[in-house]
Amino acid sequence: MTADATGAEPADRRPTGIPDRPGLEGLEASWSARWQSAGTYAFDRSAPRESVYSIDTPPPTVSGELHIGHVFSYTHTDAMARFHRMRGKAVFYPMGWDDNGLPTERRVQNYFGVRCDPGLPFDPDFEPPDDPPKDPIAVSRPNFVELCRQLTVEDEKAFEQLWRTLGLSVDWTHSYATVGEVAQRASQRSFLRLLGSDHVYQRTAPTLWDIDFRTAVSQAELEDRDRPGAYHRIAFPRADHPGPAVEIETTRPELLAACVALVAHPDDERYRPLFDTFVRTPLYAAKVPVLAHELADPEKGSGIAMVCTFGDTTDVVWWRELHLPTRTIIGRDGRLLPVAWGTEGWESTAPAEAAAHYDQVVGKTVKQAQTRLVEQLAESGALIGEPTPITHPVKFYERGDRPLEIVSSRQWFVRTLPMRDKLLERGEELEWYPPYMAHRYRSWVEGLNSDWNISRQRFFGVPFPVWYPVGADGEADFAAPIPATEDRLPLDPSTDVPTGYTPEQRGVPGGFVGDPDVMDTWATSSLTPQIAGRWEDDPDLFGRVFPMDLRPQSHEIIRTWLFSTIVRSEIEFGSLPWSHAAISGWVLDPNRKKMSKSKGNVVTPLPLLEQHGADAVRYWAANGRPGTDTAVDEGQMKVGRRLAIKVLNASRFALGRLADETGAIAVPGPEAITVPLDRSMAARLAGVVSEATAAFEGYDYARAIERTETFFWSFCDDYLELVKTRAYGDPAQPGPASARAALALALSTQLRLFAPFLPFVTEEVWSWWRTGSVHRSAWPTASELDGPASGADSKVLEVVAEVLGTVRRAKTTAKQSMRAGVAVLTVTDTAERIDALLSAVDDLKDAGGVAELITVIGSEPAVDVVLDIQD
RNA sequence: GGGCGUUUAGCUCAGUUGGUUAGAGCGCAGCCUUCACACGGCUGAGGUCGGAGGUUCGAGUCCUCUAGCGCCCACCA
Repeated sequence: MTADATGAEPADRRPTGIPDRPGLEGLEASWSARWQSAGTYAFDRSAPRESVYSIDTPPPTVSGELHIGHVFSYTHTDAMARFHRMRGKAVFYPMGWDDNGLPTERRVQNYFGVRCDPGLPFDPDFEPPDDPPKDPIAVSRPNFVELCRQLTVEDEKAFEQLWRTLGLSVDWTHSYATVGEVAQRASQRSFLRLLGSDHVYQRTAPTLWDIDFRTAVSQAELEDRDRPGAYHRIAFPRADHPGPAVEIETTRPELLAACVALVAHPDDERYRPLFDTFVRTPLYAAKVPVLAHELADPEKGSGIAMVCTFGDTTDVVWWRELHLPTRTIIGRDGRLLPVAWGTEGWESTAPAEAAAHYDQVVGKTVKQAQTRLVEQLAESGALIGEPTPITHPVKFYERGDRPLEIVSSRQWFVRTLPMRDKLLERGEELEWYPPYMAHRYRSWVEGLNSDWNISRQRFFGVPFPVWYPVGADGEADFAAPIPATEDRLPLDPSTDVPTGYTPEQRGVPGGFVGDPDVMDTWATSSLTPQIAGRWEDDPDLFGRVFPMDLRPQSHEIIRTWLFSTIVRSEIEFGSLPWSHAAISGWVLDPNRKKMSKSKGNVVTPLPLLEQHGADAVRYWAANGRPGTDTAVDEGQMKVGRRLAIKVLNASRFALGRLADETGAIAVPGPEAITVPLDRSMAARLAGVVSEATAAFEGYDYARAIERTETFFWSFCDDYLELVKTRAYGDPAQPGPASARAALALALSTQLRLFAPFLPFVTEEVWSWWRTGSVHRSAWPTASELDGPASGADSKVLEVVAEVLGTVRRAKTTAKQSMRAGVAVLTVTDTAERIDALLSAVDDLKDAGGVAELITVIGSEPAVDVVLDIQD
């Protein structure tokens, strides 16, 4: 047999023989340790690209709780990795940890009682106190980052342990962390190249801003949430022309002081006469123009809108396209800023009055300000009628608790908008599983409305490797960044010094300052193929694994991770980063609700693994179809456990037929399989192999396990029962020899078919009678079964199993034991089926306890069972 | 507003290009414990496939319309 040829295993992996009482307990610990020491899953980096199957493993966020959803989707990937490995590929299956970003920051702040002040210098002697102090200690960015690393190391250990228990066939020598040196170097190198090729630019512009995290966020991190609000109808008196006041409707009256214009649709007859005239804001008496713009919707509200800087993204469009001035009143903390009414930019015909009104809201939060504003408007008579309550979508940062504001800030952007058509092409080129997931990518790319903002005003992340010269006036010149050279990466500009400067020149006139921001977490995660493949650090490795074969991930991060990875690969290499994307569904709680921390319905995997065993949990996961949301179902895990136990027992039973008096197991060759029933079984098994293989090739692991499992149960129920007597016969005789050879072939084949799903139990059984690891054995092929299967009548097993089933039914109906004898069994059927039956007559008689079989050729199939009742 | 998915036995789901009496597991009921498996085995009762119409010799499986559920996208003052 060639199955073991690829298994380079140490000498201690010889067959162990059949244990007396096989069980599942302890398999995870013992086999994961042996796989580790034997290097069973080591990537063969001498393999040429065409022999490699490379996987861009999703790096899980390690600062979060372990989640059953991880187990679910990683099991899918692992099954596919194991399939390709058994098919002879050198599988590149690395593991990454996403320890970058806000979740880690928050945890570190609370855990150690620190806060990051990027203005401070690095303190090499800093040690966090044992008990976190009430007032957070300010630490430098490098110190803060060090604490983040310290904590994430612990989380990563817990994850690695979970993955080993689950049996992931990862090569642990290829691990990375998104804040690790390799990832930082790749991120910074890529950034410098984007800067050099003009794919990134820096701009001060209105930016979506989270007032709690105090950072900009990108379009990809937005989500709409329905929130209660109200339309407030407000009258703006006309300024230079007589006529009735203009009434607008707004949900954000608190932004009145930031109003810079009113805008209506150019074709709106109601407002056309007002265009290019002026009105005055209530309370503040600021003169603002009435303008025309096509984005104004005549159907909405009163058909004329108040433009503020900035209430929403439409305001930004109007502000830009109508060249409006900026009146900023919302600070980065979400509170109203002080304003000097009557000075330039804050002109008012009644500045004292304006200031008196505004003084009552300055410093308040947006919400508080709105309450007071509405009172003031009502008192002044500008509020028309009562506010009309509505529910409307409001933009939130996906991790945030309060609505986003729009503030002007300096940010780095990747030019994604000009790439849109190319990105759509790449989306077409990528093979999606399931295919309909491509729609999500397409609608996202088509809906892009801004370049990708990659800078965040946070600390724990990859810093931008640039500095800015400080002029004689002490101001940094952001227009003239000083990029680092690639040979110095990774570096932190808040502590490292640009070439040609001295540390003393930091922040002084004529000196320099470092860029204070860090990269968006996706700016690093978008490089996972480059990071895992050691782009530029190890060109030989990179050339063997990139572009990768598979990106497995879940559907909610198509617009972030999948999209951004394609962007980076397109810019850097002009190609897709991988050829296939397998999108997994979500795990829902047992009541089919989405799991979330706030609902408290998150299921943790460890107790499930301990209770049911890894193979059982994997069985549940493997039955979740690609892309389909699947509920946690302990019932399915119990079924999986039963299956694993059945594999142990059926194997023990079959192998017992192959053992001699000393317990040594002889494995007869397939050429001995000559009996029609055995050949029939082989033919059906060949069909299962073909189906499972085709399913795996189409990334449909679930179909592969389903077909294998169905065959296995009928193999146990029918075939094993039918041959167990014959297999005990004299091995020198053709009948027993055929049965034994067929059992060996069937067992070997089925163990290999199950191996990607049930790695522990299949390896355990394999070790009883085979050399090497089942996971390094060759995936079964239909041609292996050709000898016995070709020309076989596949009806034999089918007809015999049917008749045996009828016999069982008769016994059950008569409330007899399955061991009860059958005096006469009469089978009426077509000549063809009777022939098939007769070819296995002795096995049928043995399995059914049948004394006499009478066959009748007829048109109406019937089975008549006369039980041999013994008193 | 645009788009995608889904709706099959009490529950969770399969049903691949349309083809004979619609499948599985769980749950339920009954039977069977020396001789692989009680962390078991066997057997059985349960659906006419969300609704309406259409194409076809024939539709759960294709087309049209429609309803519920879930999700994605969108410049909703």
